[in-house]
Amino acid sequence: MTPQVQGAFRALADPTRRAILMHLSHGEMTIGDVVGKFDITRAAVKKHLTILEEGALISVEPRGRERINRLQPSGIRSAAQWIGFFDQFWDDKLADLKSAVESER
Amino acid sequence: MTPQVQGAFRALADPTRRAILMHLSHGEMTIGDVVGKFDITRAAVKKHLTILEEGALISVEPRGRERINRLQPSGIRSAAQWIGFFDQFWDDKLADLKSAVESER
DNA sequence: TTGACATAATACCAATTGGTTCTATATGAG
DNA sequence: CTCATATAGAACCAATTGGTATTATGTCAA
Repeated sequence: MTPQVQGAFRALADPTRRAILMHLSHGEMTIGDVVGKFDITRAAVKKHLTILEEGALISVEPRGRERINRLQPSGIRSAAQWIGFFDQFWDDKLADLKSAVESER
Repeated sequence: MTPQVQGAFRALADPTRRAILMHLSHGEMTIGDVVGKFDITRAAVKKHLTILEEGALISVEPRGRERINRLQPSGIRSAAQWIGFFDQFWDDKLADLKSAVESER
């Protein structure tokens, strides 16, 4: 499970890859489609897509001579879950603070 | 705002830094304290803490000759917010699917 | 079958990264 | 004051990264 988290956070660290995810949220795209959105070469886009796939942030389905890239929940979910631990932490801290203030009155 | 997101995700991409955050969730620590938890040099730990600070994931307060490192909500919050966009996306997709199924009956 | 096109794979490059060691600087304790 | 200690900073190194250009490979269409 931890490698899943690592793959997801690694993929999310690059701004171009996060931008690709935003584009994919509007619908599936071929590599060519994605290339059209950025000012970098096909090869560079392909590398980003590979890293996104390794992080389970997207899934890829070859269709004829094209490759359909889509968002996939599991990668983002595992990152969200990791971060969720800290949400809980903040909530607890706030609760502690609240009860401390209240018991002080 | 976007630079905040970038700083946070950049910091979260490294497993050692994520582990430091977990340790800090149990309470504030000096650099020396953090060094004790890992098998790397003080200088390496210091670099990680600097990157965590740049990503607004921790705050640092010099106390005497020590440096107190604590978790800070804002960095994690901005990463959580970015990821939150996709949670909403999945929810929407599920809702679409649900209504599509229902209208088909 | 042949040509055009979408993707894959490789080699290469400069910059960044995670780590090290070594050298300051500043502060608390005797 | 002096010494030990906690942190800061710089120089350096190997590995990784984001990018390029170039060369295959596979598939659709005429």
